[in-house]
Amino acid sequence: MPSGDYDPEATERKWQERWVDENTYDYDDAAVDGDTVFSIDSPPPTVSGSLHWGHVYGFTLQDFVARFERMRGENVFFPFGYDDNGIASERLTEGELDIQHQDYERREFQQLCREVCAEYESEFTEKMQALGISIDWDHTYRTIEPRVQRASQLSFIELYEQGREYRQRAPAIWCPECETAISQVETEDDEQPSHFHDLEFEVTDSEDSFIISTTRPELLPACVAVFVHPDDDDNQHLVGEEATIPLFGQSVPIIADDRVDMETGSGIVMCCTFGDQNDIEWYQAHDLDLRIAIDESGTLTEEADEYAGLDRDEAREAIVSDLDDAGYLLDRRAITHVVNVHERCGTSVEFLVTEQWYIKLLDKTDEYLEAGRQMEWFPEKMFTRYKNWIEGLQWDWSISRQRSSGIPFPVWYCAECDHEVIADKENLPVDPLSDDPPVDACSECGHDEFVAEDDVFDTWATSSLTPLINAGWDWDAESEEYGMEHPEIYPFDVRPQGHDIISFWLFHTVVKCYEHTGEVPFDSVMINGMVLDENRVKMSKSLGNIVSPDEVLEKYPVDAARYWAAGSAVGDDLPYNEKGIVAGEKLLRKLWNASKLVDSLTPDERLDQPDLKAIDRWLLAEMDDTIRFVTEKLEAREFSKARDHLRSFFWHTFCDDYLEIAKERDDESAAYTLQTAHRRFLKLFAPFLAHITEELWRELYDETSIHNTDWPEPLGLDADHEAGETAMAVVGALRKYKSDAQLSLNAAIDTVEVYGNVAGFEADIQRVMHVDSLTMLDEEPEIESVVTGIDLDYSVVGPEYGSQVPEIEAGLEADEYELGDDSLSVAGIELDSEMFEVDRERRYTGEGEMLEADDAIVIVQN
RNA sequence: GGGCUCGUGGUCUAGUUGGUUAUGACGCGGCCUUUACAAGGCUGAGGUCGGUGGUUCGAAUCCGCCCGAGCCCA
Repeated sequence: MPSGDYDPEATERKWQERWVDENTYDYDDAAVDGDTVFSIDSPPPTVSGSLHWGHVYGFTLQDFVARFERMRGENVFFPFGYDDNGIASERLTEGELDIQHQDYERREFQQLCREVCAEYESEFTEKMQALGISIDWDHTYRTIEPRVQRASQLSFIELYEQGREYRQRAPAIWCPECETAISQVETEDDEQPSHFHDLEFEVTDSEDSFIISTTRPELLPACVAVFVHPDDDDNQHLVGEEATIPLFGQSVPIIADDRVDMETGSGIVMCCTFGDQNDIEWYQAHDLDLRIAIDESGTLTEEADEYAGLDRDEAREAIVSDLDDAGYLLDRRAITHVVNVHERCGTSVEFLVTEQWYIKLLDKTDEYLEAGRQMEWFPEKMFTRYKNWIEGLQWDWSISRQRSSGIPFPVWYCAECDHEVIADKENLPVDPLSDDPPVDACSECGHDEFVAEDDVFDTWATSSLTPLINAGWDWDAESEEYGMEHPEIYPFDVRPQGHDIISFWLFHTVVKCYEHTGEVPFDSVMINGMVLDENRVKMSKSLGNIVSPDEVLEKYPVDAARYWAAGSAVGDDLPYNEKGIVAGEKLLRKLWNASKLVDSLTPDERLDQPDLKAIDRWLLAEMDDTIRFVTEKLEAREFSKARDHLRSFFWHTFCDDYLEIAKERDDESAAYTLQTAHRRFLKLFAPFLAHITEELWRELYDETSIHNTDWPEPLGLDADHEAGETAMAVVGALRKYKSDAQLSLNAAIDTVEVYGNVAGFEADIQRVMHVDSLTMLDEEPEIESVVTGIDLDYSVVGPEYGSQVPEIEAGLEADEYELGDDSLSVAGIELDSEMFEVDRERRYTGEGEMLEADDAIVIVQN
């Protein structure tokens, strides 16, 4: 029996442990029918440290859905994945063990990663369980585990066999210090001192010359074009000519392009392969030559003639000095500018042409867009981001990464003819660095030596397979077909995720799964916003505004935080708000206390439905409306609307109105209604307040978990809603009367007369307000009414009279109107009764005091 | 710089198709010990809807521009 104050700390921990021990959220592995399975595919969180608010918020929203669908009879598949196959985990390992990945053999380093990650994973597990998320902990995966490596390599092979992958030499961002390609997200801006060099370029076969300012004269040997802005009138005459590069002598075209920054230097710019991102764009847009002057280690190549072999800094000094001697250097001045550096070592990056694997995207963007359209989006507006992303795609997807930790490409190349040798599907996963290729000799040239591909997949190439990993997608060597261990969960019912990863994670997942199965992997996508700080600014270390979930959850119940998380429109950003959590805590207290009262007013055994009194029918019928509303809003993932309506109905209608009356009664009808309503409230609150509802349910009603009970259906009782509303308004008016008269609420009132429809509620009003004598009036009491104004119904008057409305308003304002029986004459216009309402002040002229309660009139004599 | 989103009383929010006095909660003031809850109940004050210009009889709601915030992309 609930007694005393609610103790969330002990209660929440108890249920979190029991839910795990009792496998409360087990997916029924014997399930075969996709229609009764509700499957969730969450993007696995990166294993790189601690839990943040984004996790709490995102997973809590998913949990609302999981619990709601489970109670509606769905067999819920809610797995959990740990993403430990990323650069983040690699760094975590290096940091924890104070090592460098280059110093280890790949499998060795990966083993260390797994050991370090295991600790963080178990910490993550504990925290997720401490949030009460209803995950089935028997269904988990790690993105680096062999099963996932196998799926990733299978995916590569199938797409390769479909002809959707190709290998090409293309520019990549390169760190000359670490000697690896890196992704753009691994670079950062750094402000560094440098020099602008004004160099004189000669126009080929002409006396003409012009000036280019550059910070990187060492790139002159790589120069392949010179660009002028189309609006640059002063230099327009150069377009179409060729320029001769100082010292190196090659002739390059002079081209007009609006990507030139006219404000910097002379407004004329050289394009080198490659100095920056712009050079890459120009190289591709204008089909320019490729001149590689800097190699993997930042050393100049043969293209640089006599400077070959110098590193880029030495080369710069040497070239500048020679330019000066030859008279090409007109000026040299110190500046500071922002350069792209590798975030880890601070070395400025180069753009290098390397062999990379690509997945084709551009040829099928229409299909991928249509796939996105087939999913239901919560909220709908987020589809636009997906759409814009696809429509703006300009590159295929490069999936090669030159890193130590990651899933290897299952590929070898013939040492003689470079022919690609792909691993056998049944042998996956393989690591070409330590495993042998599946053939003894090249099928093309017969050569018997092979070079292992030492690149690994982009982590998104794996992360984009989570639906297939969850469904147990694999290749069956016997039937020679791809299949799934759990086909009933695919496509997934919902993909929950933040709006920050729509363009790459969601998009790549749709593409991959669509290509592998021919089906869109998700029926719906539920997008959550970002958690901001209390001032709506994002939390970041540099701003020092981070609030950790750990410290908050030490102070407040998890259910209170869940209540806060439910306070947002899906897709909107949510500010962290301690007051919102406090409000949740208050609701828990209210629910606990009301439950104690209900318990004291009802017998232990479940009652059969007796003949119900009017007020009981009314409460249960009102509750039906709430059930319909909450169900509808949860279906639409409008959590805050469901939460707020439910809270308001529970607090005000049930506790303030109904319970106050019911606690004065002692009859079967009241007891049945209290029990029924209370059971239903617990169920309706269960998806939100998972712990306290479980505690109350098991204490009061049943041995088994509330989370595995059925979601309530409307009872469909007939009730006089209007009389109930009016009766509650009468009680409210009498409370206000007592409050105004500074009477205590249980003070007696001599006589109350009511004019209005409160049929069936008379005894309830009388009892709860301690009225000695309550009588109903058949006729309106002696009332004098004074017209105080006319209210127009603009939705009727507006369309009808349009621009005449101001005249009508002016007439009413000036009291220049005539009121008929059901018409109004003003400004020469006759208005029908449905176009206006007369505002009256009613004055009671009899004995006692008149109160107005909605449509009812209440006369009090005391 | 581009795309998308958000901006409502001190704080967090409701306000689908434009219609009169803009919803609720937290906080604040006043009153009230009622058979759970004073961390409760009743009640009151507080906003003209980021700014600005427009469309309209009428705009928080539609359109333009500007400002601030968030995400992604450059």
